[in-house]
Amino acid sequence: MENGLGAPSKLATQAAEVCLCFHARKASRAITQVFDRILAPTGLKATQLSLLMVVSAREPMRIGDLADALVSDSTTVSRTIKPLIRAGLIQGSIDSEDRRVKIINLSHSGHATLERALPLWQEAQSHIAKRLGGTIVQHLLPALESAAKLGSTDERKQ
Amino acid sequence: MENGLGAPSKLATQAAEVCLCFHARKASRAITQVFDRILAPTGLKATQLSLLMVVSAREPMRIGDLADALVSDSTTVSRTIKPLIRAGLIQGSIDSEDRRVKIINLSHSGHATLERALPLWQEAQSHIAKRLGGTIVQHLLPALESAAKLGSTDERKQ
DNA sequence: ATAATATATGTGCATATACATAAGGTATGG
DNA sequence: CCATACCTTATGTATATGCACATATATTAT
Repeated sequence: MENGLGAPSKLATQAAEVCLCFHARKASRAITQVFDRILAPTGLKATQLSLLMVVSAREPMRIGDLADALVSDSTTVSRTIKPLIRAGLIQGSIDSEDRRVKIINLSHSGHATLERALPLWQEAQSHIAKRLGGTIVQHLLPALESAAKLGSTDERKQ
Repeated sequence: MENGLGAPSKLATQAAEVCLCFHARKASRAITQVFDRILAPTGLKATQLSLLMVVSAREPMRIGDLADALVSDSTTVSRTIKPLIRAGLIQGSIDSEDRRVKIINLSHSGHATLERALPLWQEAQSHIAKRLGGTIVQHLLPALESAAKLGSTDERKQ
């Protein structure tokens, strides 16, 4: 009653249909694919452009600040900035006040690359907004923002 | 006017605030973190449970079917099932009709593990639904479903 | 029947993600 | 002053993700 023949678990089937994690990840993959395709001429991936945008808005930042802003682990940020540092778009320097801290800034080149990428970002954003329709987008953005807060409000460490 | 001193690009700052890709990925990370934490006792990650749920609902499947269902690349699926095959939860066999095709099924153990994980899945799902509130969830799920369709409807191959 | 073409999956490479843990630096109590 | 606890970032390991390309198989055109 399990393999090939029997009916699939009804609960499992329903779970797949409403799972918030599954749907969030699927949607996130689809949206990222569109952004990556449109951003390809810039040499940036969608994830990297997001990083540049956040740093640009809030520099100077620490690794930990960035991790909080991205709802990501600081070990992840420590690595995801590496390709951008290697590419000369981001520079990291040790804080002279507290030498544990690495201070993150955009370089000249980083600012320039960001500005050059923004028109294509706008194109991707509009492309998706048009396909989804204004109503869905207006519901989606605030809902995503609420969901992103789950990490911080949640009893993460307990 | 760019580094450390000057004001950040206003457009870049606004872009970060409304970027659908950034917010989708951030929300997806936050939700995945909650699921992963609650699912930890099962030994499954949220991504892996999703995979089991989809296969359970639609087995037997091909790699390509799975990729379509997940809005993922087939090369990605080809790899993401490997830990599950190694763990004995999924089995893949070559289709005798068309030997290019690999047929994916859940094993006994895969079905059992899935059933054992569903209560914790339910707990994670309810946990998040409660925190978000019914209104947001009711808007979020259909919006995510629309967004997931971007990949397929889009002029992906153009 | 054989060559050209199309399709399904796998590999090489690069990035993204997170947990456990280590390494280095700071702060603090004795 | 030093031992210890704490904080910040990096590393080891494992999985997730996708593009370019390779491989194997099937289909189609000549």
